[in-house]
Amino acid sequence: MLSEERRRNILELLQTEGRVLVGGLSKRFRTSLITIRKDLEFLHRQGQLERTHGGALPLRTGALHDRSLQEKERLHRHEKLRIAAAAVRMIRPGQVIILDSGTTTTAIARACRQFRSLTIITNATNVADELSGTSVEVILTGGTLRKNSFSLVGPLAEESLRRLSADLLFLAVDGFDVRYGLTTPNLLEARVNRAMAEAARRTIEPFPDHADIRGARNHYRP
Amino acid sequence: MLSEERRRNILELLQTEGRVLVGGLSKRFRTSLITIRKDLEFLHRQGQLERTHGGALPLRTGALHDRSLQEKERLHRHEKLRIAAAAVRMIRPGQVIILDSGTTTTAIARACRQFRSLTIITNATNVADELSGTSVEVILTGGTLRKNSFSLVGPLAEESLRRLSADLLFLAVDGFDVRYGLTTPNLLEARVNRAMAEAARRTIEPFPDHADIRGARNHYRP
DNA sequence: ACCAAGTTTCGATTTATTTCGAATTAATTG
DNA sequence: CAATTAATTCGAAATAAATCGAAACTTGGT
Repeated sequence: MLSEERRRNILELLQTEGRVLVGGLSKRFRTSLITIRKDLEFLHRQGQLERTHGGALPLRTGALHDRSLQEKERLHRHEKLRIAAAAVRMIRPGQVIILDSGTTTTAIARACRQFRSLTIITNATNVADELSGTSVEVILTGGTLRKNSFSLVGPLAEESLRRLSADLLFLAVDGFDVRYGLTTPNLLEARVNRAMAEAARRTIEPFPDHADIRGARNHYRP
Repeated sequence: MLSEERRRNILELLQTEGRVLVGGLSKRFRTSLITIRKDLEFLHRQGQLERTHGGALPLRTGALHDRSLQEKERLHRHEKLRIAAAAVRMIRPGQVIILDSGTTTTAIARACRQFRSLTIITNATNVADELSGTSVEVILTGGTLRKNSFSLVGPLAEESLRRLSADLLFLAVDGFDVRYGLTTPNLLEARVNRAMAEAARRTIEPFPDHADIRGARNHYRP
């Protein structure tokens, strides 16, 4: 493994896991603690992470590194990766894909970075961020940014989807938060999802096994 | 095998494999390590890959980690903060503001986080990120995400702006990059800016002193 | 076909970088 | 303060890179 490669991987891990440990990295990359520490020191001097005793943390900037979201990212991580891999296999170069917002679709987006010719339409700003810098063409629907979320909803989002069309839609709603129940944001999100379904020739719902799909289906599924 | 041919192959391999090793390339192309190193050095000088010890990696993608952008952020930082403070003084609670994309408007957005009642319309995803988690209402225009940038452009962006109206527009174009000149993205961006100006009752152009406003005004200013 | 100028490739040597272990020093926790 | 854990330092070994002169190959002209 190249040292630069390892450093990039460390940064990526830091982004997805929220933190890294010297010991953990050492085991993962089959290298010594000293080498890992050198890497962390290097990345710290580059201003790419914050060094701590025993590991490192991401720079605390912006909502992208929000704690609760990172925890959600970790949840069922393996399953999401499995779904993402399956999703990628369904995609052909040159196609136009719609991704809704959520941690599962974020994983799908991450897996799509490799594509050379692909257009992704989404209402999730974090999905757009994941794909920035790749050769994937990203179209963001407009809309109102939901609080504590990265999704765009509202009339603007729905109307922009009416002007677009796509081959595939991945709709991976994680299920609803039972504590909050059926709130207005859910409704708005559901309307956007319906607009997405109308814009796509084919809809795929790769539900994680854990998702509470009953309530979702009964009320809002497009 | 021609050297140029080999170099193209190296780049292609790099894209598909994610990395290349000097030793591996040497075996694959039946040529010496020295020759491969020359190739990698050449391609590195062309800015086509990132050289590392023992091999090479693709250029670090992801606009978030883009070096040049971070440097741009730091550039004229003090002045931008001054502009941001001045901008905030012009804003009254409850108003609707439009911010275009750029480092100066990002600074303005950051300074707006304190507002309790404010709506900000923008075509810059990083501005949206800055304001997520605040009580500011954020409306993102739709559009195509520009490469190596955070701005949304294209018909979708323009149309969504036609459906909106605002009290103030802060248009803080940093000036054009003389190296690239008048490119299509500039044009698209200029069209969005014009749509913004039409949606706003009043336009404010807090140009940093260093901005090259002549070329901008002559060609594209709305 | 032939030659000469220029480029590409190469091997051997020197130089630099990376990685690591062991010992020392510093920090954290109870 | 003592025990534990992490960080730093130093030197050594392995690996990769740069240098340089020579050989092989292209190219363009006669």
